[in-house]
Amino acid sequence: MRKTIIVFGLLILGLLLLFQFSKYAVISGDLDSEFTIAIIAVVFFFVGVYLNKRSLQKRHSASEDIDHKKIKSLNISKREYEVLLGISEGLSNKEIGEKLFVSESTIKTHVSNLLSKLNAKRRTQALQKAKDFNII
Amino acid sequence: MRKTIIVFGLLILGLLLLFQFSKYAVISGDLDSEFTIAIIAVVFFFVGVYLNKRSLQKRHSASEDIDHKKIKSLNISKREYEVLLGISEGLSNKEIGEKLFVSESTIKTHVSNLLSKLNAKRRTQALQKAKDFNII
DNA sequence: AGTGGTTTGGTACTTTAGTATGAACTGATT
DNA sequence: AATCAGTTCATACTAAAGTACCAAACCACT
Repeated sequence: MRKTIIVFGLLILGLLLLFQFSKYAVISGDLDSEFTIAIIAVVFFFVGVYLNKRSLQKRHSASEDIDHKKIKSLNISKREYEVLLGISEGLSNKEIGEKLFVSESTIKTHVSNLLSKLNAKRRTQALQKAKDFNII
Repeated sequence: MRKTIIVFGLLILGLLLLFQFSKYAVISGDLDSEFTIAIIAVVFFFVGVYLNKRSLQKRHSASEDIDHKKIKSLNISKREYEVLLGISEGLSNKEIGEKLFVSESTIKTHVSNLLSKLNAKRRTQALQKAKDFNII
């Protein structure tokens, strides 16, 4: 946030300076008007590109980031979420158990709880719903 | 493609006209230079935004579009691909069969072939690999 | 110290997924 | 006409997934 303000401040300052400079240059005849206009055009072109990229980046990350609030509202615990990630990696219950250093039985319990919390009948359906909810 | 060329042609034409107009306006004194510069700045700002949005859209769709060549190179048939989509929707073999009006046995055959073609051990792993390959 | 939520793990069971194999039919290609 | 790839389906089997239920241990909170 602070960074954004600083960047914008410098940007506005630079543009004001550019305006004043170009006005002076045209009036005093040091530069011809076409050249000045070209500089202005190029500068604003890149300003447009930059600002647009910024806003798109924000929108992009917002649509891809994990919705932690949704996870909480679904009452999915930390461990259950780790199991969900294991499922999304295509692991079997046994493999998830080995990864998390617990037994397959434990994973089965977590999976069963996950399915009921996500209102899914299968792990593949859980994946599909989890994607819809932006929690993976 | 034709659309793009027309748009760019009109854009360049418009900019050239703007240049000529602004030069005339400044020389003849009908407009002051600040106003002209402001117009140029605004126009190029939006040109920058527009072009950037275009290029990002292309890049975006390229990363999300389905890689049909990859599907072919993996020797995945039309029917097998339909089954893969069923899996990605979280359907069971039986449900996929009902959707495609064939028996569960047929779906099992397709799934088994899919798994070997994708070098996966489970349907969830097939999903993960299919995403990596950008084929779903 | 007791409560509630989480994590762990077990047994016993049902359901679904996946493999292996064989076979018949279709449509396009040569 | 013969071949090949794709689709269909079946049987019989093994493996994995999922359910239901129970129980112990843990941690944070009041």
